[in-house]
Amino acid sequence: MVIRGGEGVSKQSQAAVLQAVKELKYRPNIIARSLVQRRTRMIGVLIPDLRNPFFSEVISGVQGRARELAFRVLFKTGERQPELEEQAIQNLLELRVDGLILAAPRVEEQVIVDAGRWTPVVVLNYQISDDSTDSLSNDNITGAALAVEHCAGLGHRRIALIEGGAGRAAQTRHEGYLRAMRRFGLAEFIQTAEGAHTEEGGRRGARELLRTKPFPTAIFASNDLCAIGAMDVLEEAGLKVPEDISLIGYDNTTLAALRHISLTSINQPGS
Amino acid sequence: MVIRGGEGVSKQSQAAVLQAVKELKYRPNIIARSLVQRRTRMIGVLIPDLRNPFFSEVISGVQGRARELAFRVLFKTGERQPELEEQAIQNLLELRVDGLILAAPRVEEQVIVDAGRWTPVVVLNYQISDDSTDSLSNDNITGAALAVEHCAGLGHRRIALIEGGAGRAAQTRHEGYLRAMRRFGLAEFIQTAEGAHTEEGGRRGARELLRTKPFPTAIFASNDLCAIGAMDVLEEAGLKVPEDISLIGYDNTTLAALRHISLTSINQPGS
DNA sequence: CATATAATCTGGAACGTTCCAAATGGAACA
DNA sequence: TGTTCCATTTGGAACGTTCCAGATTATATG
Repeated sequence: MVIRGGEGVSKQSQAAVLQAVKELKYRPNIIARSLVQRRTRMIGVLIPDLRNPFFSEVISGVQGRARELAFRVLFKTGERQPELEEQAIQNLLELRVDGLILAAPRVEEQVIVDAGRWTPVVVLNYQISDDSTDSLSNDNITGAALAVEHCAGLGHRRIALIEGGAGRAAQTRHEGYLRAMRRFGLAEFIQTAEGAHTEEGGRRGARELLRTKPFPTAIFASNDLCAIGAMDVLEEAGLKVPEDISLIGYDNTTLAALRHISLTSINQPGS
Repeated sequence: MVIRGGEGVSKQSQAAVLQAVKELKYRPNIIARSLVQRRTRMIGVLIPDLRNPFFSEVISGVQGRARELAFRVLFKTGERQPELEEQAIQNLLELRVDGLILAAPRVEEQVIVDAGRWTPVVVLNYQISDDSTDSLSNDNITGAALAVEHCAGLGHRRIALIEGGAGRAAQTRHEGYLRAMRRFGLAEFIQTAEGAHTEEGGRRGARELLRTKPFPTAIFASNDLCAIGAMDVLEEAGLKVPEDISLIGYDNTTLAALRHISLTSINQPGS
């Protein structure tokens, strides 16, 4: 009691306890506390990977807020593999985390719903039909539309998309791109290249686009990492961004913000 | 016993148990297990911050290896503040982590030694005198020397350093720079600018150097983030890297590896 | 001084596991 | 049938806390 606030303890015993704490180098055992309280003050966070700075920012944000609330954050990476992700979720649940944040998960919805029966779950960037779990999404449809609008506003018509792969967010951005292009009357200029939410994915996409004729005048990459990969290939091909071709990313990561890169990007606040 | 391998249990009861597990949706409670076993299979990792991709890589590496060993990783950021770092260490110890990895800590050595009495501690990039804790350092002296050597090899003589601030690694790199400059007979060209291991630190350092005359022909930045900040300022001032001025970083992060940036960097494997 | 009341202290039980000793049940053998 | 031996099962104790009821002590009130 002394250690956690010391209500209802006399000054004397308080001092005695503090003395003993010092002498014995006592340190409370959070594990035992968690067991009896049936809460761990830990929240589990699952992210696809750490290589994408966007997720570093998410973690940073969660970490900071958790610190304020005296919570601990236990995070795991799913490496975009449903199997690993599920394993990580089970692991987190066995640890009895007090809450779960799943960023852009790829597991089956059922796994998430099941997890929701054990602990509160918040899902990021994944529209979940079950209403037992909260979900929080950046509006990728609107975000993608913003990207298209931005390019259209600059006078572009041939606005191509480099896709972001199989992830939920990527799919929605794709959808948003298609809708926006149609809405702006640019349906005939719709052009997409296969890619991924990695630098390499961006390279692949850009190379594919470079082979097409007529060449797009603006490229919307499904995320910043992807955009940077694309930028690379474009510059190698002698095209200057943004003079010769417009390029827009998504997430507005610190990466994009580096002035040396200064990539236009749709902002998605990570924290 | 069934759940963890099932030795010495008859087929019958094994089946019965498995059945019950399924029916009751039983999930072992790792907390209780940890309490009785007095080990948590968790290791704590303390890093300065996540914004520097180098540490993301460290975490990634630790995470991967931990997964193989069926360990969990609990990491905290110290934000380069000794007080926060100490708090984080205490917190990790209260959680009874089975081991502690401290990356570039700034706490007093005594805190680390004390921690070592509770659990094995590995310290990265921090030469610790006490031999109760292991420490693992990139050889910053040699690394810095490599940077100087590289520049000297390109024919540079005015090789300036943008410092990395108060951290241990930064200090050692500084020391290494000074020694190497002397060894190469370039003592008279020693020139350092105040900076930090952040993009902004690099900007500051570069601005300071830009004001000097004669201007250095090569700049060694104490880490990649710093180098990128410097690159920024240099390009803004109309100097092209590497045509007009050489720039070399440290850590060889994915950041530096982005082809669009393609910064020369001293490799420090993060995992 | 006796009593009522408040403040503090003490002693278990509980949390959900692991681990060990002791008990139980068969199977094999004489 | 009784004995021995092995495989399996059962029953606590322990891990280090929290939390509550009941006991004890201090303080206020008449």
